[in-house]
Formats: sequence, C-alpha cells, structure tokens
Amino acid sequence: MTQAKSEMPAAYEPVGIEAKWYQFWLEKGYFTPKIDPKKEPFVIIMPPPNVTGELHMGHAITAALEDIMVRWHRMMGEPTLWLPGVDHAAIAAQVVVEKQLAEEGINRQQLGREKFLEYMQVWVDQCHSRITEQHKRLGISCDWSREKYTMDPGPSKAVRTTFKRLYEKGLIYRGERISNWCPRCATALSDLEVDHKDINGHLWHVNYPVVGEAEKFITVATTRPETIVGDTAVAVNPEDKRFKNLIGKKVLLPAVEREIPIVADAAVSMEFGTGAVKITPAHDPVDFDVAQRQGLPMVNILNNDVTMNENAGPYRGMDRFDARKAIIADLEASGQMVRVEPYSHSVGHCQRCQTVVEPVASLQWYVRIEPLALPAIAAVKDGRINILPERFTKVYLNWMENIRDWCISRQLWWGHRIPVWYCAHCGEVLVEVETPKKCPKCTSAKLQQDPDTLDTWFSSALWPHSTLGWPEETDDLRYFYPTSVMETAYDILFFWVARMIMMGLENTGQIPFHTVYLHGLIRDDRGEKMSKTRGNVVDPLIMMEEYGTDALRLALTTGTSPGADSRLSTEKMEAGRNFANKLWNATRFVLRSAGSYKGDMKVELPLEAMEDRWILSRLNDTIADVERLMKDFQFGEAQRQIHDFLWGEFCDWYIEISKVRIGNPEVVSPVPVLVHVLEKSSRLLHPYMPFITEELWQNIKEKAPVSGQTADSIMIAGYPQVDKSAIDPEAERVMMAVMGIIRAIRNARAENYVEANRIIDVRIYTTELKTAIAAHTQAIRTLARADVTFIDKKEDRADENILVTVLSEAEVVIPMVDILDIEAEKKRLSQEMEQTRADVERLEAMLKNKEFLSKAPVVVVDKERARLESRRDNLKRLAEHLDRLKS
RNA sequence: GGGCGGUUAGCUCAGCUGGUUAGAGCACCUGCUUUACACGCAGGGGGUCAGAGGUUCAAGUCCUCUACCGCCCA
Repeated sequence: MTQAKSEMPAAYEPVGIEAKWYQFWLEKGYFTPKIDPKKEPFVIIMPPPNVTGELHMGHAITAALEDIMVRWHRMMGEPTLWLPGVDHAAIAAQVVVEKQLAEEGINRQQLGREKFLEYMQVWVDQCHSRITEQHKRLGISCDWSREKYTMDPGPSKAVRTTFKRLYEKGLIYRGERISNWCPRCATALSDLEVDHKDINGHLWHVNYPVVGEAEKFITVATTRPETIVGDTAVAVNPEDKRFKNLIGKKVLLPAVEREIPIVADAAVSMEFGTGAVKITPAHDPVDFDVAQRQGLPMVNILNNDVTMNENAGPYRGMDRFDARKAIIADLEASGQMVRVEPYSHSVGHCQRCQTVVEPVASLQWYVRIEPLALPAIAAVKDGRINILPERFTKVYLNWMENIRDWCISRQLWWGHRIPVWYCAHCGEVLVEVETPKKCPKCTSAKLQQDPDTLDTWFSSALWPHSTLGWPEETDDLRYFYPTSVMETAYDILFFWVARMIMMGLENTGQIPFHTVYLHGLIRDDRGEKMSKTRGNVVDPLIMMEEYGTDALRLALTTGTSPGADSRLSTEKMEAGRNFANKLWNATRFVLRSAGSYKGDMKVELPLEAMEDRWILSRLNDTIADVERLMKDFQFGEAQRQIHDFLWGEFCDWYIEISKVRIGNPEVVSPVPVLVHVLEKSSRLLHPYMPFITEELWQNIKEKAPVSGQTADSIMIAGYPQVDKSAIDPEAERVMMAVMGIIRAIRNARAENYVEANRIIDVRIYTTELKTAIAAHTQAIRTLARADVTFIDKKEDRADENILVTVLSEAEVVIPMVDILDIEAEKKRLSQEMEQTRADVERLEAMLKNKEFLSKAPVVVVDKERARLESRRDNLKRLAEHLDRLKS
C-alpha cells in the first residue's frame, strides 16, 4: 500500500479542513439532485431565515437536523432536494432601516415610498449574502442553485395569484374590525403577533351621571380610563334587577360632555365589576361586537401614533398614557372617581417590539379562515400529515378548531404590496395578478394601488409550493411536491406550519409535506431563552471557530429528544470536539498501521479471528439500530449509538486488542478489518459530522483504499446497510467473556494498588469457552498486564492469598502473595454473595410464580431461567471461595 | 380559565411499543508520559426514577390523584 508515514497532525484542526471540503462539495455539484422519475425523491424545504438577520442557534439546530436527514437520504441513493431560501421579514427589516434613517434625521415619509424601497433593497442585498455565507459555514448540503427569496418574481407571483384566487372565492375580504395596532411599528398585527402579558394595573370605578335625574349615577369599571371619551354606551345585563329601570335612559360622559344611552346586552356579566360596563366600540373587540348588535356608533379617539385625536376633547394631542393620568386627575377632582382597586389583567404587547398594542377599529384585509382550516384539520386527523412529536397534533387541532380570521394587511412599505387597485373615477375595486393599466369598467387610467403590504407569513404560507414554481406547472413542482418533511421549531407551529398546510391544500389540492418534525428551542447553559436583551446569546460562528462545526452540530443534537428544549453549554461543545479528536487519532492509528501492511484489504466472511468477528458483529448491530432509529426520527439516540460504538467498542477494545496482532507476521493482520470498520462507521456518522468524516474518509481512501469503494466523496458513498450474516452471537459471547476477564484483572490490580508496569500471574478456570478464551492470552497480557495460565481443575489454583473473581463464563484467580488483605477480600466476597443471593431469591420467586410462567412470553421466561442458573452457579462458586478463605 | 410538557446520579440529559443488575457526558475520587489520542487511558464512588394510590405475572415506562417547575392558548 502507501507509505508508512502518517501525514496527519496529532490533533484535529477543523477550520481549514471545513472550508476545503465545502468548496469541494459545491464544485462537484453534489447538493443538486437529479430528477429521476423512477425514484421517489426526498425533499425538505428549508425554513427561510430572515434575509437581514444574523445566524443564530435556531438556524444552527434547524440546519443540523435537516442536514442529517438530507445527507442520510442522499447517501441511500434517493434524489434528494433540500431547498434553501430567505424571507423578507417585513416588519423586522423595515424597522432596522427606519432606525438607520432616523440616525440621519430622515423618516420614510420624507424619502417617499419609491426611494425608501430602493434604499431598503440595497441594504437587503448586502445582508442576503452575509446570512448565506454564515449558513454555509454550517456545512449544510442544500441546493443553492434553487435558492429562493420571498420577494423573487416567482414567489411574488404566487402571492398575487393566491390573493386573487382567495378574493374571488370570497375567502379574502376587506372589513372594518378591531385589529391590533402597534404604534411603534405603525401597523396592524395579526392576533398571533400579539403577546398577552399579565399586568398589575388598576380597576377604576367611575360614576356616570344619569341625564335628567339629579344625584343619580351609574358606576362603570375600567382598566383604561382614557377610553372613556370614546364610549358610545353603557351596557347592563337585561336580567340585572339593579339596572332594569335605567335601561333606555342616558348618561353624561365626563370630559367630553356627550350623552350616551344605557343599553341592555346579554353578554354583560352581572358579576364583573359593578355590573355596568362602558362600551368603547372603536377600541375593544367585545365592545365592538356589542355595538354591532346594538347599532351603536363608533368613536375613534386615537391617532396612529396613539396620541389622542380631536374626538378626545380636552385631551387632544396627549399621548395615550398621559391622557390616562389627566383624565384620572380630572375625575378625582370632579368626585366622579369613586374607587380604585389593584387589578391584574392581560395586556397585549407587540411580539416584535414589546410596545403595548392598542385594539383599534380599522379597515383591514382579512382571510376568512374557517373554509381553509377544515381541510387542514382533516389532513392531520386522517393521517395524511403526521406531526412529530405526536403531542403537537393536539395543539395544532385545538388551535385550528378555534381559529379566527387572519388580518393580513400591514401598514408597511417593505413587503408584497396588496394586489388591489381602486379606480379613482368609478370606485371599482380591481384584484389582479398583473398590474392593471386601466379600469375595465370605466376605462379610466386613474388607478391607485392599495398602499398596504401583506403579512410576511402570507408569502411564507405558500413556501413549499411557491419555491417549486407554483403557479406554473414546473418539472420541480411535479416531481418534488408534496415534500417529505417540514422540519422547524415548535414555536412557529401556528405562524407557519398550520398556514402552509392550509394554503398548500388550497392552492395545489395536495398536502405540502407528509411529516412535520418539530424541534425544541436552544437555551443557554442555565436554561434561559437566548435573547439579545438578556445578553446570553451564544454565537454559532464563534462556537464553530473555537470548537469546529462538527462539534457544534453534535452538541446541538446530542442527548435531545424531538420537541424538547435543550441547553447548549461549553461542556457539550467540548464533548463534540473531543469526539472529533478521538476519531482523528483512531484514524491516525489505523492508517499508520495500514502503512506497513502489504496484503489485501478485502474483508470476507467468515473471518478467522474472534475479535474480528466480534467487531463486525457489533458494527452491524449498530448499523441496524441506527437505521431503525433514524427511520423513527430519533436522531439524538442514533447519534449516541454511533458514538458509543466508535469510542466504547472500536477504540477502547478493538483497536487495543488489534495491537497484539499488528506487526506480527505469524498471524492474520487486523488491518483490513480496522480499515473496513473505520470506513463504514465514518459513513454511518457522516450525516452528523460531515466535515471530519469526509476528511478521514478521504485519508482512508488515499492511504488504505477499501475494495469496491470508488466514490469521490463520502457524501455520495452510500449509507451502510446491515449485513445480517455478520451478526455473530458466538463471537459476542466469547469477547464479552474476554473483556470481563480483562476488566476483572484491571479491577483487582487497581483495588490492590499493583504498580502499573508490573506483570502479574493470573490463573483462569473456565470450561466451555476455554479454547476460545485461550486464544486471547496475548490480548489479556497486553490489556491487563497479566500472564495467564489456564487451569483445568479448580484445585490447581494457588492455595493461599488468592483473589478470585467469579464471572459467568470463567473464574479469574490472582495470587496476590504479598499484597492481599484477607479481611478486605472476605468482605468483598461476602458483599458480592449477598448481592448474588438477593438476585437468586428474586429470580426464584419469579420463576415459582405460576402466573409469570403462564402469562409471560416464553423468551422472557427462558431468559430468566438461564439467568437464575448462572446466578446460582456464581453463588455456589463464591461460597466455595469464601469458605476457603475462612479455613 | 383550558391544554401540554417536565420532575431519573452533584450538574445536563437519554431511556421509543411495559420484560436483564436504570445509562451517557460533564463533575468528583484513585492510579497512569501504555510508541493513535492528557481534546487521553484504566479503575471507582454516586440513583427508594418527585410523592401517593392503582392496573399487571412484571412499572422509570400504562392509569388516577397531589406537589413543584416550565410552556402554549384564551
């Protein structure tokens, strides 16, 4: 083979290696699938990051999990598409740019819509390449040639087409309703974009004088006294005896001196507050409904910047909270404020900027959601779409079944402008995909497009089909849609996943994806949510720099189960780095060993050496487990299995045992098996740690090529398939016994403080496996530093000062002439006997139980029987040894 | 108010459809420059699986209740 000298440095240095291989993969075009109509493709559409955002741990976990799935399916030979993209993130992006402008003393109105959008475009283009480059650092194997942006012509056309279709079906309408107004973002928000927080506020009780009845008042309670000036009625329950005679009368509104009626409405609770409620239809959703029923007028008291408007009388021009203070003072002065009590209530805050939102009646565009929700509910209920972890199915259904119309218009400039035009001449409303030139009704060219833009989630909802070309009937759409898996964080189940299901079904008649896989949130090492304001954000770029990308990816997916939040800590990063270094060094060893090996690399069953049979058996056990776990989306567990196999069995045992044979020309070389197992398990691990596995695999390929493996890259080299003929229970039994013996000797040495270098004499008594174990005399010598003599009769052990370890397949007898503490040894044996006896008793009881015998499966009963036998045997032998010591 | 999740070793967490003596990483203790690796090796200690009932031949795993922590929806 090749030269003996290993060119690999002593420690794994990820940085240069990662850049090299990513470039290689890109140049080879491995990320772009070939459409093969004979094969079923595997498709993931990537959740698009915010085009103006920075890479964070949320992207990293998403990318890690999706890359695991994608690389795995690609290695299995499936045409695999992972389609990346970015999102224009209307509010977030516009807010940042407006802030930049503000520093220069400009606002967007001064700039004008067109100039502002040009300005934004320049900035967005800069950001776009940054987030893409950052994303690439993660090593993700997505098809960059198909990358999409929500504002691209294709997805934009999908947005307009969808809008028009829904409008024509009556599923999009424009209406005056209460919407959530964020004064800082200066736009309406959907219900989902509002966070409700419990605030310790007050409940103010205010007397409204009854008109025409001196000294008579009706008392209302409110948490927002400034809205008094917007009241258009006081409502009471029609059954409420306290107010029966007041219904139909009028009260005089404080401050603005307006007379408003007392109305009866069954929705009013008699228990809450005073039983009489003020009705402010323009600023409260419940009051809005009451006003609709009762035919009450609406009085809007706020400007868009939440200062009080001309309807607020003396408070005009004040900020909403200043107005509150002023009106409280005035009411106290007039004696109308009768009582104040502390009161905890829920207040809406803008999810993005945490400003208190105002419910305001305004004209907005809505999606009539129920007709869209019903098929989306059915798709999940009948199992066409499977949500993992399963518990989120209930969360999804519960939300969908109580869903409310979706406010989709935003008073922003950045985003998809609503494709609606109003004819200034005849008032015609046009909803079009292509921008109309003139009014089809009156031929006027004076058309004005609706100034508003659409909720970003509207375009995101189309993502699985708009990215593949819809509304055009493209090859991609035909072949890759419906997609396979939608993998994302559970916190956007409603925002995004639910809406994709609704819109996918509506637009294409098909589900957008078969499986929804939801991962948890990445928290800091104390379990706190990472956020810029908390200052506890861990930057994935810095982590990759310090520990390597593979280490970061491993840290993010280690010890996690689907849907569960997890903590990221430096300890986990270190564990990932250490594992990478371990593999690096194992490979160094194997390749160094291979360097002086002149023979064939073929590994053909049946193998001669027991340890070779064993490691191949264990490798195939692991492959089978990994396959099962990955099919079941249990990536954390699959990864643990690979890790434990490589470190705990291949490195700790097989490599160590193989050293006995290396360089010994008398025996069959372990090199082909070393190389074979390392090569195969690299491929097994590749989806989890793509960079180091490629580097190692290429080194193996160059220095110790495995026969039959001709691929140019590990990422297309084929995922290991289980070879059942390699599963070898006999080898596993023998090696378990050998390892047990070695452990027993090591343990005895450590407990008795035997110097590390001293070779001790050990006698082993064993029956059935004698020949098999005897073949490992040299291994025992090397690994346990013990010279073994096999004895046929127990009597052949030394008489005095012996230490005996009773194993199920063997007894290890160590003469400890000068070091053995007899009393300690007696104690150890007694303790072990006690434990064994307890075991025996437990098993005896179990096996005497007729119900167990009749009801438990035969395999279980047999297993327990065998165990009892073995334990009894151990017990007997322990007793013998103890007797001997005592005599 | 409705719903969901968690509670397993000092810490962070695995443990899927019930079936060996409940595992890992880190931390801790002891020993080790064993020529792949101190980002390492060997050995060790540490758990009444939150509590109480129940189902079952068998419960960390299923059911009920309780406590505490967290999340979502209203």
